[in-house]
Amino acid sequence: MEENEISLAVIKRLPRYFRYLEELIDSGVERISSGELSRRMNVTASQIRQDLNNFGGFGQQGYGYNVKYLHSEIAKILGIDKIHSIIIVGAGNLGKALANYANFEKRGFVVKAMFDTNEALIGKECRGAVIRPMSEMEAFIKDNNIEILALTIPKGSATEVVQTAIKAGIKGIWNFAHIDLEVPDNVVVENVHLSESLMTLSYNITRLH
Amino acid sequence: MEENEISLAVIKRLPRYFRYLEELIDSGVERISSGELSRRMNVTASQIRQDLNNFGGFGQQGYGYNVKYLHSEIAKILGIDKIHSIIIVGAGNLGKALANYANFEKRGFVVKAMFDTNEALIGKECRGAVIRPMSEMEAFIKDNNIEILALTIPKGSATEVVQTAIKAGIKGIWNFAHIDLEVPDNVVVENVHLSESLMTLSYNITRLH
DNA sequence: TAGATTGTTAATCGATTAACAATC
DNA sequence: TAGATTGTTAATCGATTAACAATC
Repeated sequence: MEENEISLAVIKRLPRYFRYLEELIDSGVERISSGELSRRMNVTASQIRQDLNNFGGFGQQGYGYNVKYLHSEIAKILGIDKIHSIIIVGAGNLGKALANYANFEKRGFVVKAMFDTNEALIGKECRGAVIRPMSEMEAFIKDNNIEILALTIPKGSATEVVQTAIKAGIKGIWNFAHIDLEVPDNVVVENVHLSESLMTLSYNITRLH
Repeated sequence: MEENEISLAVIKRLPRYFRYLEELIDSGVERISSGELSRRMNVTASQIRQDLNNFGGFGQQGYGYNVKYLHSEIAKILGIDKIHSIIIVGAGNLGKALANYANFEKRGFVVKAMFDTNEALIGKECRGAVIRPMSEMEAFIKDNNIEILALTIPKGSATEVVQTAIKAGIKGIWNFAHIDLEVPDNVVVENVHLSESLMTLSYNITRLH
């Protein structure tokens, strides 16, 4: 609700804190200081305290942070204390991989349906999510209050699908297509450009060797 | 070869320049100024010129940049003017999606084999890459001069696989496992943490709505 | 030559780190 | 109370933007 004053750099670090806190919970650690966490995560203690204090004071002087409490607070900040409904557009290999990704459901991301243009795939199921024809997408988003669209189709048809989804009220797009999507201010795009990631790896290998 | 003085921020932007230049080539544009490119890409012209000048002067005063030349120079910088051999460890949905990803081959990334612990998968093929037992991985890396290991297995077994691959001389790891890998200085890790990406999306949706 | 646009230096802005008073 | 550690302000560092001289 409040204006977005918190930098992207901070937000991108939150999931990593979350992951480490989860591991701490699993290994039975009850409290942790920013100093100890900084050693484990290879970041400065200062950064951890600064990052967390963007959202409030979750620690206690002389004690540190309660692991379970901090974990649940970060979950709230990230919005993963709530259920999010997803549709996957593109039932190719990547779309199927996402649909079958058990971990997402654990985090409250539920795949409600998949969509594809390939007639041969219509009606098949992927971990409980039925593959439907593209023509049904717009109504499905409206009727089922879908928040997130995972886009795993080639860039050629991406723009049109996105326009339709926006009209239907989608809130966020998880974009795997190799294209920069143009969306209005009230729609969020998170890009996963795999080929760009691989190029970065290639660069680093090349420089180092 | 030279010391790594160029910031990660710059490097992460190179593939995006590359993508835009490719589109310009496809649409027959021969030259472009930093100003025009900045309008298309939604970044400042200053940043484009600063970024490129980290690697040399590719432009010409009063003219701008030759699109094809700049494209090929960035390819060289990224190291994608050379062939890179990859193995994929983990022949699950995500591993298969990567193997079937035609675009990679276009960029010179060739999948030489896949590896999995599941006996039932051994011997099957995925776009020309045979699925082999994990026990053969170490020798395969050595014998075939494999540079890159794409890691798509659960985090539990990731550390052991990575140790073995490093022993065999792997240069880079494209890591899809939810774990921070510890590697020596001469090995590069590029992380793709899908669940963290999805959490960032969740955060942004939550803040905006 | 005049106009355009780069390469590069200087100025600004933002993010990270250091320091320490507050306080459990 | 003494020790530990946070929350927060100040200092530093790095990245982005602006400006402009060089030059095609």
